Amino acid sequence: MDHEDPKMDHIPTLADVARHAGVSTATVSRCLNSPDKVVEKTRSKVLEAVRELGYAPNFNARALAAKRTNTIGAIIPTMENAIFARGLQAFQDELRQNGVTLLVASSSYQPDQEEEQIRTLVSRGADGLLLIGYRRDPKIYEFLKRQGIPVVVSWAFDPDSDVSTVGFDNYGAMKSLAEKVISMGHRRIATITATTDGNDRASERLKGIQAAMDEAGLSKDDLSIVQTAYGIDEGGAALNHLMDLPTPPSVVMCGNDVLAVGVIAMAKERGISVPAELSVTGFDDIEIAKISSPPLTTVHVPHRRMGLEAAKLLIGMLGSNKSGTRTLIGTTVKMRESLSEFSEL
Amino acid sequence: MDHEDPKMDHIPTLADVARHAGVSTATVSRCLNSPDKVVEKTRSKVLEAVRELGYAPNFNARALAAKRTNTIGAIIPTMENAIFARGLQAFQDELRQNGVTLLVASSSYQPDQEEEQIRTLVSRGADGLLLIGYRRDPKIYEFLKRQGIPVVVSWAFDPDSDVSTVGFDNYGAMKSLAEKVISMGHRRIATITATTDGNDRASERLKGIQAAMDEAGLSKDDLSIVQTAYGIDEGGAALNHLMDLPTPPSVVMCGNDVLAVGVIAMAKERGISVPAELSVTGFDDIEIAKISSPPLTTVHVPHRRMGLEAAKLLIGMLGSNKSGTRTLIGTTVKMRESLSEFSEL
DNA sequence: GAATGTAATGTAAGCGCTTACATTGGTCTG
DNA sequence: CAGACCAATGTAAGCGCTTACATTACATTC
Repeated sequence: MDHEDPKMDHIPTLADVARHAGVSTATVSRCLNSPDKVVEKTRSKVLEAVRELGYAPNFNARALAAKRTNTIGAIIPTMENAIFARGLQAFQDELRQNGVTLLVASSSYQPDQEEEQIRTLVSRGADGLLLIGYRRDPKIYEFLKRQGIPVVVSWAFDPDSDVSTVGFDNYGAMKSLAEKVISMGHRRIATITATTDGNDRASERLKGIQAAMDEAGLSKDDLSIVQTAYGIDEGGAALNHLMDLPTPPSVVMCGNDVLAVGVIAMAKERGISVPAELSVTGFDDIEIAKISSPPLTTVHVPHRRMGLEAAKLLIGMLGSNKSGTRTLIGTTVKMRESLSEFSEL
Repeated sequence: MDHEDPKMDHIPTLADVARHAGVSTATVSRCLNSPDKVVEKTRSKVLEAVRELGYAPNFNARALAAKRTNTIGAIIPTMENAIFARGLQAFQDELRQNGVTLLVASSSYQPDQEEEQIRTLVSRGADGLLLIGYRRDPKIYEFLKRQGIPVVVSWAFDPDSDVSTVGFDNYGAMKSLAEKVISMGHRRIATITATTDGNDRASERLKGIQAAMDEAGLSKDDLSIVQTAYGIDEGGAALNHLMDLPTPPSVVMCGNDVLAVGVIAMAKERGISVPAELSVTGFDDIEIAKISSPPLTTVHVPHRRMGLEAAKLLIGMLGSNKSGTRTLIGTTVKMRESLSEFSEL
């Protein structure tokens, strides 16, 4: 026998359950959504029918009727590396605690893809959205406001924005690291960064380096900049470019740990000793930073806490449509062996 | 002015567009779904109305009415590391080419969570599913068959199963690697593996090692086994355990690259030289394998190709409900420096 | 110009659920 | 024990779409 009920030639619906249990569809619905509104005896009868028929509610029908989905969406730039993994995991864990499902989409760092993903998630009925960074077409924020969909921005912090935020100060964090680098005697500084265009995290980090140099009396021209896609191989390629310059740098400050690890790998390949001949820094403090050899000096970002706080904030915004708050997550410079005092060889 | 149409106090619907364009809802729907069924003049009128109102179709309503979503779901054991990232990316790229959206969920290697995620995805109307590995409650396969939802299993290959598959031979791949290890003189072999329980990839790999040892005339007792969760730190902890054994191993064969990298990091910490004093192998050949130091000897899995093929297969299964085929993806042993000839110190 | 065929459009019935409102039945009060 | 009240349940109207089927418009043919 293929089905419990031989009469059934389709996937069981609410109505089937109702008939089976001898109650109305409303009662079945209530059993599932607010069990306390149904007297114990009826409830157990209904749940029994649910079990017997193997009934599972149709999510789309529910969303259509109820106008909410208990789902929130997140759009991250990439799933290819671990940059967003830990934070997102914490975000998801907290959502799950609250009975909310997370839908993740990735934009490949493309604004137009991000926009498409936002529309997709919204048309799927996401009750709220987590976005990375501020910078995007204002129309998107308007669209979201019109649809009444709460948004939390993360991985960045802009004191002047009024968008709800749980993030960190990319500018300040990278500036601190750059100050450290400069204080260790480095003058020929290079940076490898993601394309800053449309990426506020990357451009803020870059500005942080420039500000530190400026305050230390260094000219901006002393900073070599390579923009590239994120990736280990890209980091290596960028290093090649830098080392072939007339005055190669004594330190390479990378926009993230992935690039930095790529730089270290390529340095090894070229026979450049890190940090004796070349210092390298990263950003994020993801897992590979610790196990890189030499271990990577980087900016530690408390991703888990950020994800957790973002989830709490967004959940709080779901019911009440009061706009949320802005929380600044602190970062710290994590000194490891890939950065050393500059020494003329 | 907040809205294009001041009369509009809600999100525009199909009916609004129809009214605005002076046509019926059916025509609007056709414009959006099969434009060639509508004459050019009408179509442009409708699309104009769509633009003016900023209309976006309600996905849930569409799914409910049309009984398909152009969405397929994938449930992977974890997003925490890059093991599944590349394959999944290729999978997604191919789906996108075909106008299909991918929904990803993760099970944290927990069968019950996987089951829950499967039900979630199904109730959301996924037209098809990508699952990792075969081993799961047969009821799940029955459930999926009853719902008429095509499934492709990946990351594994079972010649005896009739489930559609695009995967590789975990047993054979690991056996080849083990043969190589043995041929290099190693006799004191240890393995660090994921919990094999409910994880056919892990248990097949383990069996592969055992088979190679058996064929080489080694006793199974010569294999020390540590089961642990996946993770860099877990790999390190497992190594600690192994090195504190009365007869520590000369080689540690890890169930995946992540564990292996953890082992190498811990070895470094303990002052054990790799590969001079201890050889290490991985599985998967993800990015960190190359940049690990020493670079990791591992099993190369063509993840991109696997993802691509899986997508093609699943898409082919969507329309026709003919069950699919099984494709075996070849793997290769990738020799790098972390494995060397065994030498008595 | 009537008859015919076909392409374009309209009509309206659901898809499976939630929920406002109506109804019922039982308990409590005076 | 009638009346009032409240908790439990039922009724039925949508939610925003798709699509089978009915209708209309228009070009062709004789």
